[in-house]
Amino acid sequence: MTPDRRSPRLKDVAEAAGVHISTASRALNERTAALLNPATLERVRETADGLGYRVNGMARALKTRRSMSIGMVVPDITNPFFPPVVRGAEDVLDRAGYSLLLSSSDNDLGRARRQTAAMLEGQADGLLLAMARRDDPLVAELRAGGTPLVLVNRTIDRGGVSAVIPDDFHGALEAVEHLYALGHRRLAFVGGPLSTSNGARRRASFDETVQRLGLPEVAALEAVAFDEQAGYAAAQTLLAEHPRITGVVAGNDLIAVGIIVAAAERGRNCPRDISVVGFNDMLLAGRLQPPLTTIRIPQYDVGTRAAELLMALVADPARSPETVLISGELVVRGSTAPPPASD
Amino acid sequence: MTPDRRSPRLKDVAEAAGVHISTASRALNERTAALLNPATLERVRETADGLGYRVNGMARALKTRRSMSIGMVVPDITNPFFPPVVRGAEDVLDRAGYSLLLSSSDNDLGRARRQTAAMLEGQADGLLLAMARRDDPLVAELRAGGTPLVLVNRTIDRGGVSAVIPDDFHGALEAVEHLYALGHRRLAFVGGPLSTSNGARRRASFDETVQRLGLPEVAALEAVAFDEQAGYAAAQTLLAEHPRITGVVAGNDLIAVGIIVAAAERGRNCPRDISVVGFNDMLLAGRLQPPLTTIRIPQYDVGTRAAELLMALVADPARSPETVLISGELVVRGSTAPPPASD
DNA sequence: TTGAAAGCGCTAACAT
DNA sequence: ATGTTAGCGCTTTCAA
Repeated sequence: MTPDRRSPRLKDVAEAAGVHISTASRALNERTAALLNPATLERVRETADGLGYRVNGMARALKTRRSMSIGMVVPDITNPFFPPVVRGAEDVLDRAGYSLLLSSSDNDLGRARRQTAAMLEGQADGLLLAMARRDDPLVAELRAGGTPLVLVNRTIDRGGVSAVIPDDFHGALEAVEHLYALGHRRLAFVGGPLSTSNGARRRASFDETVQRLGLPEVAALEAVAFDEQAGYAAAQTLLAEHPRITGVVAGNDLIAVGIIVAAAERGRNCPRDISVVGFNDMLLAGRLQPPLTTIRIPQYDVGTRAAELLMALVADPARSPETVLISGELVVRGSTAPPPASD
Repeated sequence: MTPDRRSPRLKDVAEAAGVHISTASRALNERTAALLNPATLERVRETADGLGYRVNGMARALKTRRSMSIGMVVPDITNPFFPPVVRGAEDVLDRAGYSLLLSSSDNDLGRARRQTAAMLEGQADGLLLAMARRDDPLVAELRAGGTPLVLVNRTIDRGGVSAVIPDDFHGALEAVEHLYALGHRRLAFVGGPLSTSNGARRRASFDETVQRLGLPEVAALEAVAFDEQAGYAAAQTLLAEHPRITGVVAGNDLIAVGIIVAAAERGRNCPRDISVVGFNDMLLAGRLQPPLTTIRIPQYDVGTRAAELLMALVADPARSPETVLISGELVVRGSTAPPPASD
């Protein structure tokens, strides 16, 4: 009763329009449409519309070896740093006609490996990787495989791969100098994991800057993740072991929140008793209690620049790798103030 | 100099292992592996690994008519409501072996139409749509096309399609009753666009509840979007035209933030002079100034339930549509308090 | 300007 | 338990 063939194929369009299938193919392809007689072109296009024809991307991809999709792996889309980055990438890819495959790896190498494998099986034309560790074996594997690759937010120690990352060094320096300018002399750093480039670079910058400033009493801790809970846990230790610290540079805004909460629980108010500088200027950072002083990284731009770089790499796989540093700027709000008068 | 054929094909594996291509195919497919002699199976798998073989998903999809990918369209991944929803969907799909294609539509019908078209050309096996308006023509088109479809967060007025949405009615009711219990009698609603199901349903619930409670002085406004800026703009009007209002139910948390900011600019402190209830309990809602009283919607669960429903629908396209209501609960924090004493 | 034909890499009857 | 074969729907030389 239902002679319904599923969706119309190119062949159906060709027959309905009374042309050969290859003519129909040319008509429906921007690039080759110019070769056709305008009348034929018009006729084929109308028939296609009439039939509700939709090209089968799989068949096309099989033939052209291009899926027009890009895979992106982030540690966790739920971390407020990433949505604007993803959105930036999305917008660029969308304009270039690409679709975005998204995965959260939870910083689990096995998971990331499975996810990228699935993306590559699906013939993703390139990868945006935002979860790399400094010595990430997956990045090495993928590079060896020849996949166009751009690292986002975090990079690896041994270069050789394109990356778009924040200017960690400059950011942490600004944070320290801001606290110093307010009068703080006993500073601490509660950074993210040293296994990540931004964890390590912000830490290195902190160390160097406090030394340059000749600060006598400093502490540096490593939170196990870039989230509130890890910041909270690290701050417990910090506050217990270094009670005289008055200014803290946090690995990112979420860690900063964790520090502020931990301090409050010990009766130390931010910014009255202790100042905290965040990193990133995530969404709502300025509406928090207290509004966060932080290093603003233009997250959307990180995403667009990374996608643009990847598009260039897909177009020319021989293009040599480059690292783009996105600079941040200090945004002073309510979580920093001069140290307590007794100091 | 480079006899390099690109990546190995199934045929290469078969030849290297000394079996026929179809045997190799069976060996590399969970479902058919059982048919083989264990020794052959082992041998083929090892050769495949040795060669770094990776199945070509396009070729497989072309043959099987399944791409193992799902498309998801959200209004804007940058709105803090969506990341947990996306993450929930991602986790379920990942476990089922599916990849997720993500797009932000900016509530633009044309954009959404192009994005879903691209997803469908890529042969997405189903769609998760989080941007539907109550009369969305795109949903109708897609349904007509027979695509497995699940609406997320927002649904359409005329049913016939599966959806996973918050219990808007119950949520808004709880919000009103909370303010009433605190002593507020002059209430306002600053909701999201009435063109969305959650905008309309929360509004209807507000209207009904204030009427049931016999409240004499109420106001209801429609913010043009579910964001801070729209909430701020609507609140300007509200505060100017209804200065005696003491309690406000907001369309969501971002609108609530906009209201609180607008009130502060007019010298009305929240919660001292005016109480505001949000909706969703987005990330960091409890760390804002003031911590937001809100209706908590388990966002991650919305995502998992929607993905589960879609998986069921993909497996059995004849399955009849169902709507899953996810209930919320009131979370009392600092943005609500009894009305000013002078009241 | 259009038609003919080969084949992208894989799976799934069907045959043995 | 394994081999044979016929496409899936499309693009793209090559020929006319």
